[in-house]
Amino acid sequence: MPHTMNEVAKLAKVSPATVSRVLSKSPYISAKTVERVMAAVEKLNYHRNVHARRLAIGKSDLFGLVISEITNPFFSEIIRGFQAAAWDRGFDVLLLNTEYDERRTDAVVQKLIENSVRGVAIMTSSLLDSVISTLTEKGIGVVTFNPVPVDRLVSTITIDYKRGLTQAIEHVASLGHRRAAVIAGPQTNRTASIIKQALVDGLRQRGLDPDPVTHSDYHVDAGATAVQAILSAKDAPTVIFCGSDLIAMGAILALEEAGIDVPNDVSIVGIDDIPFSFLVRPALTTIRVPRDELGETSFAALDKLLKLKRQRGAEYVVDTELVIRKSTAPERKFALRQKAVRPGA
Amino acid sequence: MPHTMNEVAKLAKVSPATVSRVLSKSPYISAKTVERVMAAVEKLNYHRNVHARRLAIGKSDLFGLVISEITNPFFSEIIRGFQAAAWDRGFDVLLLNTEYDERRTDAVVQKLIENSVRGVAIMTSSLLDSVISTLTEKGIGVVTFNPVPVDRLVSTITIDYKRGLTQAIEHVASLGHRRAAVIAGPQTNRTASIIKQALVDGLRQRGLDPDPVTHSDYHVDAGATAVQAILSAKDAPTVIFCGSDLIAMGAILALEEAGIDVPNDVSIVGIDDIPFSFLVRPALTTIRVPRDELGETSFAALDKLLKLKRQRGAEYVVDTELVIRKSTAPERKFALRQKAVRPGA
DNA sequence: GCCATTACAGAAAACGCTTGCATGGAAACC
DNA sequence: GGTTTCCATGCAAGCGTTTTCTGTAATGGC
Repeated sequence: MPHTMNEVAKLAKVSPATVSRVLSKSPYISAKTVERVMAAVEKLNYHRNVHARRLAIGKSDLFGLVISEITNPFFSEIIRGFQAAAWDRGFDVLLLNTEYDERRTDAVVQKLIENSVRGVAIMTSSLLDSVISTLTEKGIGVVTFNPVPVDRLVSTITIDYKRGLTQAIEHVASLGHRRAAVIAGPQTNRTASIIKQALVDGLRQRGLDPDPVTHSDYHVDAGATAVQAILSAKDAPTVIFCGSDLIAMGAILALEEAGIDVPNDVSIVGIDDIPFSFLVRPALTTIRVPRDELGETSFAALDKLLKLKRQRGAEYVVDTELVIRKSTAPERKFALRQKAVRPGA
Repeated sequence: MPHTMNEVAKLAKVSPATVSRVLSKSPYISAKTVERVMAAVEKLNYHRNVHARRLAIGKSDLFGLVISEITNPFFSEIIRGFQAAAWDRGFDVLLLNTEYDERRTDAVVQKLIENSVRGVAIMTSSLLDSVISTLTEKGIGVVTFNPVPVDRLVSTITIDYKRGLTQAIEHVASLGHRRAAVIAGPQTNRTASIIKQALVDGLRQRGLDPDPVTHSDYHVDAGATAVQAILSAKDAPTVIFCGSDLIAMGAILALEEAGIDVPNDVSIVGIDDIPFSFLVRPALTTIRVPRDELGETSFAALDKLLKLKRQRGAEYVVDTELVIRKSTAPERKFALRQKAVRPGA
């Protein structure tokens, strides 16, 4: 149904080869020809068929972006940054989300290869390291959060939580807190483990007692559940570090529910600084990770990786920083008097 | 670099045609052959090249999804629903977001055509109606929010705000409110106008006075600005209807800033029921639009549209409903005493 | 005025896959 | 046993581009 290059060629009275050259702006074509061809293109409202194009070219103008959850605001800005960077350079992005579904991850890898993407940014830890080599073997560049060794065609981009974490610990320490609970992300998640460890070490080092240390999914209700567990033990901590803002929001919700005042009874600190963290009440004190930058850097990393002759990857680092809002306050002076927590609530 | 069907064929000692048949599960192939071919595929870790495939097939297994803003939570669930529906049926989705950028909208249409998508769901009003015919002319199915006439290859899916709006108006009326401000979405936005009109009419009909009626972008800070404008007039309304939850959140923020209590001084009602609307304080009373369903229905609509012989579109409707939370309360009994609003604040 | 460039355009061979047509053999019918 | 039917596979012609190679006309240096 759509027109083909041949028709354009016929209409412009040139060969298809010429049309192709005009359209790809190759040199050595006379102004007249360009004009004739363009007129024909306009007239027929012709658009090149990318499939044929990609087949002929041998590679696609596609980059993959793998995330785990489209509805998590953490990813949206990554997507935006990545997409913007890609579009700027004339590339398209194939967005793949696993939704934490095992079966999907296979499909995702398959799609990446089938589409002969040039490179892929894996922004989730829910993909095994083994897929990385599967991809690089096919000549596909990879940039990932995972702490894998930098290699041919693989770059890493690590979020340096150290700084933000240190600032946060310092912040709560200076508020007089002595004991801090931590609700890390899922146990299976690499990033979550790293953060947890850094947190525990950092707290100890600063003379705070990390207790209890638990895990939770990256969801609001999971955060709420985790807090309920913490509260059911007697002697609640005075501050809770949460592995993500979503968890923190769940925590605040559960605390509110239990009649516990945030931040006066218990302080909360989150991680990510998603756009909504300043909208909840109390506004969240959290560790900002620059997600737009993350997306852009990821793409830039891929771009560079593929341009290099030896294609040896590099290690990129983005920094984090504490942003103090209203969910942290000085350690409470009195024992916590909370509403009875009904087991079924 | 990657292997081709020919190599697989050679290894399995069959013709490429047979390999193709095995891979596309066409009937009439012996179990033995299937086995041999699959073994070869495994061994070479072979993946079909979609570009060649799409070229040969003549159509792609792609559906387009056009949105305006990836970071707006309103869209994330639409994306998820659409993508899930598409994947289930073995299709891929090409996600295009305009970011409200004029130049991008052209590129978007171009990409849709180039990729020979089978159908596209246009989930933004920022694309002109004219592009619809551009698309259908190429045989691409379209489903859109825009109130265009149903036609060959075009279905509409309209969000019926009526019900939710009526419930909301009834709700605030029963709380004793007499005058309601409305902050609608952008003036250029079709959906926004429709909602605004419905709101104004509905309020009048119920004996409420819609005043003032203003516009705002779909962003938190735009909502805040709009509220400041409303406040600067004397005699503030007792309830504000906002064109989206994001606007409502901005409104709450600005009100809080001005020392005005929500909901006791001023009630707020939003639209959308985005996932965060129950996290802000006070939790938002809002009109839920079922976004997951919207995504799924959009895809289903496209699928059906393309299967039909006559390809005549249909009109789908999804319903809305009020969800009452904490941002609405009875009309205030006393004059509003607000902190001075500094012009520059 | 001739040869070497250079600027431009066409012919045709890929690119990797699908599929209609053809074919050969096995099974089934009478 | 011969004819018909059905299953399984191969051949080869596309699908719509790009690109190499070749050819021709114009340009310029001598």
